[in-house]
Amino acid sequence: MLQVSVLRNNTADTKKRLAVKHFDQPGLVDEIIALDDERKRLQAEFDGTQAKVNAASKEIGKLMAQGKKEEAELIKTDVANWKAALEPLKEKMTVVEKQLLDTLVILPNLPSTLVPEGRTPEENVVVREGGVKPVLAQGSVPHWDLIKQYGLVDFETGAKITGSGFPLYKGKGARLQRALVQYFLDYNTAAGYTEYLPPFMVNEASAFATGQLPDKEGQMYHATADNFYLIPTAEVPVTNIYRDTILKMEELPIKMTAYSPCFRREAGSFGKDVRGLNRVHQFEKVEIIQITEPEKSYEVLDEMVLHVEKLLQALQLPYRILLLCGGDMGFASAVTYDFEVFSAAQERWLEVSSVSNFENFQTHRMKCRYKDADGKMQFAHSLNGSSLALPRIVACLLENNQTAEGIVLPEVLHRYFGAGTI
RNA sequence: GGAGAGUUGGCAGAGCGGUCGAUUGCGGCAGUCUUGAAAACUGUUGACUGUAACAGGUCCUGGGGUUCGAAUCCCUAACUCUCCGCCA
Repeated sequence: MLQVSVLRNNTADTKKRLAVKHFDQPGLVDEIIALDDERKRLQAEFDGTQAKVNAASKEIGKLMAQGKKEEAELIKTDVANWKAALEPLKEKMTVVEKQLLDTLVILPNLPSTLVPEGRTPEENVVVREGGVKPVLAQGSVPHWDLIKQYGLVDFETGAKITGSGFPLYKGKGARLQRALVQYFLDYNTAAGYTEYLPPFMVNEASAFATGQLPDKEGQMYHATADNFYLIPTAEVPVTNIYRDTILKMEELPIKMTAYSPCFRREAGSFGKDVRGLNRVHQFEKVEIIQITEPEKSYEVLDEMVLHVEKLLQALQLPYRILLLCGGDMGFASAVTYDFEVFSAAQERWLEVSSVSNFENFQTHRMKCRYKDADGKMQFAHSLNGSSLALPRIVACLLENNQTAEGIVLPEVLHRYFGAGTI
């Protein structure tokens, strides 16, 4: 959530930056400022009257103590009148405040100056590529065939149990999931991230704080009887650890990592986009999250990008890093780097990680602050990224490493998987 | 699922319906002392809103209510703890 003070002090610039994100209601900025003016006016009026009531109540207390009951009664009539005036004011304030918040919440985060212009994924900028695209032997097949051939995932039974898009991993397929999760977590904790295992459902306040609500209501599974949401990413519960907190400077940066299943409704696409493991409703992911001082968040962003990049290198997968253009970025993000790996049999890039700096957009919603060197309260910055989302990594590992003798796993996974090949 | 107890400032922990935004301790900050540090002593130390600056307003888990006046009384929700039951 953006701060009204920012809109007020940099109105023109704010609109310019919203335009980079292709936000099509720049008029809302002026609307918000006007609502805030109205809010202040009402508040001042309300406070003035309330002050009179408070003073009179104290006076009554004194008079009662002195036994001057009649004089006290006289003042009570005044108080009654003021209080009557207070009620409609309070009602107006509630309406204006709600309207202000409802409008403010519609504004996406402002893109950082790093963000390139553009509307579609094609306009994202390739920052760099790494790894080597393998040359597959004749007769190589996509992962959905390999999965069947080696009996790793049973989509049909998953669909019977739940519905399509809920994979049932089995045997070595299940073991590979466990191996990857464990390897990723070990890699992250070795880099100083503290491991968490969070709840997989969150309440409304948490979903609001990280920006899933109200923006992405329909994309989450909703357990209505208890009003809980199944998490679309560990980012939601883990970032919310620091909701409503005041941090000490020496506690920063906070580095956290967590494994969780991720649940996404994602209605819409069909065809080869969703074939096999390309897109599913439930998948495994390991996430990294940092909370930092504002001055250091971009340094940390680079550090996180490098961290994920090294992980892909260790897995020996061909990858590229994209800097997302304004139109393709998420609602809450100020800058986002996407990581894609090359799926050799499908001959296409698959997104496996997304590393973002949210600046204070989430922390403002969450009220996560810290005291800076001068003892001033400031909103911290939050960042997160996947390290990594499993299904597409698995798809690439299978496709890129298929041989006549089986699927050859990268060195780093051997001890986790308990074997070098599938 | 049943019964009881609790929720106060960064933490611990007081608090008669009216000078309580809240005693006190710890922690933090500043100072005295010291070559420096520790200890000791002294002072200081909540957040939000608002103002040019004062002033003013709000906040004692959330939401209602009683009252001229609520941290304090009543109702309600959430959470925590203890005991019982059930259970991987």
